[in-house]
Amino acid sequence: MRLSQYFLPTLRENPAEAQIVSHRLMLRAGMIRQQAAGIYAWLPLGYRVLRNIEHIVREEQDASGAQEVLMPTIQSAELWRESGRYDAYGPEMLRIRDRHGREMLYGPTNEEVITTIFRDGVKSYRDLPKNLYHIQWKFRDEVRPRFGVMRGREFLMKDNYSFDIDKAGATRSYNKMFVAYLRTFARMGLKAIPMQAETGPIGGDLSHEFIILADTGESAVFCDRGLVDKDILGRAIDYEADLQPLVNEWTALYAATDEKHDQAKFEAEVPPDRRLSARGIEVGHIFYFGTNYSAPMNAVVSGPKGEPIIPEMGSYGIGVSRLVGAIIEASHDDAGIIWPESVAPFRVGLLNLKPDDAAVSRACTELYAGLKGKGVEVLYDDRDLRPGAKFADMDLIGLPWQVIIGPKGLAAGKAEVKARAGGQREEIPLESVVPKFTS
RNA sequence: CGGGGCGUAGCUCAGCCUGGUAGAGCGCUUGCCUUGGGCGCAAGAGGCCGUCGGUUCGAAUCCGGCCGCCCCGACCA
Repeated sequence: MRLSQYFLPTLRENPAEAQIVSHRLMLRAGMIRQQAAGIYAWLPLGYRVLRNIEHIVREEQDASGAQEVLMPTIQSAELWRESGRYDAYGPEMLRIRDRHGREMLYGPTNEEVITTIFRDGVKSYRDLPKNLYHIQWKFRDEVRPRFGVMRGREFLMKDNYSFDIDKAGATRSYNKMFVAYLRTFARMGLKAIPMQAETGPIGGDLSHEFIILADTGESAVFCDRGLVDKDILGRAIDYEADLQPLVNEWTALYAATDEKHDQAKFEAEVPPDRRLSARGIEVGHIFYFGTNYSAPMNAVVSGPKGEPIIPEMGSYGIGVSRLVGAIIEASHDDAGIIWPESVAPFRVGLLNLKPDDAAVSRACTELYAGLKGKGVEVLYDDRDLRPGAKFADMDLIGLPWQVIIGPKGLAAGKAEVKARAGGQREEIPLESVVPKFTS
């Protein structure tokens, strides 16, 4: 993409409305614009990141055996009366009426819908287990939206729902999601640590929040440093095998949010040099909740002897739009965003420092075509601006690599390649640029 | 929902106390200049001063209602 043609309204100053760094940077980098409190429009750059995140989530869900569906944003009140939650939910739920006066709502979550879909389509224990997910916009009318997309009222979320014949099966489904989540966040360049969460009325230990570490995180977290060093992407995962040992490996070490933190236990279990107290942002939550919805909504299957079985359910969420902000919180510097390659809107930023110079522009055009031809996503800054403005914009939007072409380097047949993370620069021959990003 | 603050140009803000018909910097447009970190000079464009009403000869400015946004707290993916 040529930057001269791209819709990238960057801001030089911090908008007064934005307080935290990810919100400021997303506005300044031209990723989003606020439409109302907690409601945002996604501009091209931001939307590319959102889709990249969505893509990783989808791949890992599919790999784990979950199947994608798409449920509506608008649901009927009747459905929620069936589960008993219509009156229980409170003013967070956006309630609306259609032209016939029927009570509708903009879905804050999807347990009811999925349960009816399951109920209508699955009649036998032989059809279990099932795990269905979707990635859809949700709305919760928060009293006080803030932090940009980190805590908006409208947000994009991946949520899925597992149905199993018994608790053991539900645990297997839970473990699959546990591992899929570890992989999902790791692929985004994040250190996500599973922490025991409140389990509500069901009890037990099958509920974890996935918290990523970021200095500006909203809650304090405490954990064993060993968790941060663990690597999931290097492991071969067989989702058909017993994942319990793997899950145990991650849950054996101490990890707690401030609500559940027990300082005495922390000190007893974790050696001093491994005690990590940091700040974190919740980006995912997995939850086993048994028959809370299947029972009241009469989602029953027949067992081997014809007896009714009420499936054991679990639900699993990832805040997709929140992740965009969360990644920035975890990865930025004074100059701007530093995208991990896996989610970056473009991989390479190509800077033409002197568009007036025919030789420089020719070299840039060739590199641009060469990179694009090899499938490298490249944003080519061909605008007629001073070099300083280009550097500033490029650092702000945080593409992982900058290829800088100016008259000086070009005279020596060199391009300068700068890594946005760390800022290391190297001069390489022009003809090495394309291979560098394709080999 | 309790407490606090703010709505003036695309962005950041001044002006408001002490009413007299609107300003700065950045951004934008044009020209010159410049070309490795938001350069310089010059000339421009751009605002029903959130909205409705009141007071007044006259309201961005004073008074009231409404709307919107932000911050702290409680709450939350």
